[in-house]
Amino acid sequence: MFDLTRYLPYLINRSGAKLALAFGRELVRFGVTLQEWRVLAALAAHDGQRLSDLATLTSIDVSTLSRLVDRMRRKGLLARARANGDGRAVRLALTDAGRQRTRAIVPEARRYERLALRGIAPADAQALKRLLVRIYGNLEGIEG
Amino acid sequence: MFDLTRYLPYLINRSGAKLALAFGRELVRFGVTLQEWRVLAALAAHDGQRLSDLATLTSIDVSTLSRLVDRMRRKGLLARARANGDGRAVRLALTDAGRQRTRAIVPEARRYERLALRGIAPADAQALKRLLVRIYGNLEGIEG
DNA sequence: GCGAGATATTTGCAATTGCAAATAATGCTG
DNA sequence: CAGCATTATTTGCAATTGCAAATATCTCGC
Repeated sequence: MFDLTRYLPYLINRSGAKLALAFGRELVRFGVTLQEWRVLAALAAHDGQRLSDLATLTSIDVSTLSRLVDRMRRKGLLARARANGDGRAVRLALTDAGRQRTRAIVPEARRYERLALRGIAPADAQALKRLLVRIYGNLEGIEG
Repeated sequence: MFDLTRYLPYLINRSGAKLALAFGRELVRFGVTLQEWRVLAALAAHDGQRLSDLATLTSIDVSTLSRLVDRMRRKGLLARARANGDGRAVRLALTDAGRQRTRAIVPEARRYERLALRGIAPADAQALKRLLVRIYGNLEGIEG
C-alpha cells in the first residue's frame, strides 16, 4: 500500500535522526548538546548573525533558539549584543572559548561525515549534496 | 573554517526539518500529528509490528512511542494486543479507521514527495534514495 | 515628528521529549 | 525447575519544545 523504503521524507528523516543520535552522544564529551553544536557551527560559518537568521540557518524555532542561545551565553560560548542601527535585533558572536570549542569539535564532525559516506564515491557524494540543496530550495516558501 | 553548506549532516537535517514542518502543517486538517502519521505509515507498510520494531522503523524513542501509540489507540486509529507466544511484546495493528485515515493521507504524502523532487530527474531521485539507504546502513550499530 | 503597521525577540504555557528506573515476561544454565 | 541475566514495555521526572501573546524597536506616510 505504501512503501516506506522508497519514500523520500522517510529516508531523509531516518538518516538525519540516526546521525543526530550518534553524533549527539559523541558531543557529550565536548560538553555541548547537538543543538548547541549546530549554533556553534552556524556561527563559525558566519559570525555576527542575528537570532532570526540563525533560526533559519539551523532550522531551530526562534523561541527555542532564544533560550538556547541564552544558555550558551551563560556557558561563555557566545556573546549577544543589540545590533547597532537596529535595537530590535540581536547580533551573536562566538567568544574565544566558543571558537576554541568549535575547533575541537570540527574534526569529529568531519569524521562522522566520512563515516556516513563510507563506500560512496566522492562524485556521488557531491551529487547527493547538490540534490539535498535542490530539495531544500524546492520547499522554500511552502506554507502547507 | 567550517562550511555548513557542504556538510552532509547539516544538509540532511535542514531538508528533513523543512519537510517535516511543511507536511506537519498539512496534516492538521487530517487530524493527526506528524509523528502519528509516521506510525500510520509504518504500520500500513507492515501490520502487526511490535512496539520496539516500530521504534526502530520510525526513529522514535520507544518511551515516546509507547505514549504516542496509546494516544492513537484512544483516538481509535490502532489496536494493541499482547503478542501471543511472548507476553512482554505488544503487537500493533491499524483499525479500519486507521487504515482509512492513512489512505486519505497517502496521496498528500506523495504530492509532497513530488514537490520536494521537482526538477530532479527520476534516475537521480532513485540514486538519491539509494544513497540515503546506504548512509543509514553505514551508521547502523554506531554507539557514539 | 506622530501614529499605524511591520519586524525582532522574549516570555507564558501546555505539551512532548528522552533518559533512567521500574515492571513484566521470557529464556538459559545448571 | 530455580535463579539470573535478558528482553519488552511502561512510567517518573526534569528538560526541551513550539505556538501564541507580549514586548520592544523600527519604518512609513503624512
